[in-house]
Amino acid sequence: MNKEALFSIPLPTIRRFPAYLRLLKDFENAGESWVSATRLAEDLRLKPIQVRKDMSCTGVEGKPKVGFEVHELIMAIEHHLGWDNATDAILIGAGNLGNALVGYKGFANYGLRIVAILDNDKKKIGTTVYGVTVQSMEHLEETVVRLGVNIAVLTVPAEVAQEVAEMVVAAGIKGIWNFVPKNLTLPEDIIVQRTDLATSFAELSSRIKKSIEEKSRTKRSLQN
Amino acid sequence: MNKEALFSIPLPTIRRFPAYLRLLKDFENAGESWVSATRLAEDLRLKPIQVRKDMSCTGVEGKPKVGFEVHELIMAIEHHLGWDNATDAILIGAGNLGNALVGYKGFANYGLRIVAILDNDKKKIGTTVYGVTVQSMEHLEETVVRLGVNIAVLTVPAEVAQEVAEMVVAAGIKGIWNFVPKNLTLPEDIIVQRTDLATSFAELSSRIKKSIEEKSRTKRSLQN
DNA sequence: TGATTATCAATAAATATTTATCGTTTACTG
DNA sequence: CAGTAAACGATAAATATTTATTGATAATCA
Repeated sequence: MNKEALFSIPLPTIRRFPAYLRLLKDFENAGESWVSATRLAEDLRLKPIQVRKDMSCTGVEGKPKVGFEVHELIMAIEHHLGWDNATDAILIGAGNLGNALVGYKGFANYGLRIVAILDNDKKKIGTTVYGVTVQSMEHLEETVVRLGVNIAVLTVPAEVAQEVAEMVVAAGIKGIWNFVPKNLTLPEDIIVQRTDLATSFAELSSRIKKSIEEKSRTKRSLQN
Repeated sequence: MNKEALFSIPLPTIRRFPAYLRLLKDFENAGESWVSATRLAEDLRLKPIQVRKDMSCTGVEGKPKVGFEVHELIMAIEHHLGWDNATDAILIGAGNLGNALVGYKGFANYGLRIVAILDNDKKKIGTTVYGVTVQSMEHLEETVVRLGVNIAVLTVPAEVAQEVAEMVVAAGIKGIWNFVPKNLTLPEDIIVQRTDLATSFAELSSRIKKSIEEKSRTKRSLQN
């Protein structure tokens, strides 16, 4: 049995993987072949111990005094994320956000490729978004089967999200990256990943609010 | 002293606030004035106990048998996030993602308003994005001061992110919502919130990978 | 009006995650 | 070629977060 299945990597660690990956690739491009956890931690504003813990999840072993081999880490992290083979996906909903996502070059780094765009707006069907032609939703199932796609990116209006989600599942999709701020009710075995801008903005807002409150508290206590 | 400053709300709770808020507003629009934690949990696929814990952080008290008053919860959550007053922000970088964000209607729900767009691409300067005119970066400081803005949304290319970040800080910005996949090194008192699509996609990827592995494991054990 | 039930609040237990400690290893320096 | 310092790995402690338990309360219904 291979070691990777023996324990499951903590979610926070997985969420930090992309940041590590990007930084490691920067190092690789700069010609550095070894990097220490200390160095990674510095650049990412994390603690060295945490980076070491995270790296240990990849199975890569470091060397005292010099750290880890950059390329080895890159390979290991990409492997753990399944980013070593390109993943094809379809995108449903050629609106604002949908178009921006298709044009987002960063996806290439994660091995994600949008191979088809679907929409039910007749004005959009037939137009081209960054080289990909928008198709009618009627072609959904046929497209999924023909391209052998497992993942759908959902960027439709909230009102139709549930309905569209059920359609893509019926067409054979196994994983949905849901950008619509709406919870989907789908069969257990369908993997739904929700990305919500509001989550991140809530964090920012609360930090700003706290900082303002602290400032006014300090001011007040100075006045006493 | 008011109760809210006595303890700090856990980050995971804050990150769940927007989802609660959206759902609560749905209930409000549907004319429901009371909702139970059980009900919220069901819709969001959380456990009732967790919802109750989260709600207790807002300071709102529930009533046995009926739950919480919808409007009261909405007000409390919005207050805790500072979403009860509209927050103005400028956006730097009128690229793909930048434009999509400006057009994203959802921001209105969080009280976020993009009041100015800046870019240094001469082709973009003077054009209008969803009613907001793109200005030259030369107007940065003047704009920040004139509009009294504290927050900047950063959607510039990675190569210039650090440089631009330093510029906006120099112009007086206190909080940065960074969509660029690059860590910024800025003074301690500047609040930087990074939003990274890759983080979410990493989560999805790893879940899909795990599910595939489980399936193949099951298959194998069935063959034995 | 009293029994029943859904729900809340408070407290405690369990789990997950981060951080610290300590001993060991390896490159580098004089 | 020994001493030193940087960094690793394993283990343990601390902290944060989630989940369970228990008792109390208020609406509902017989």
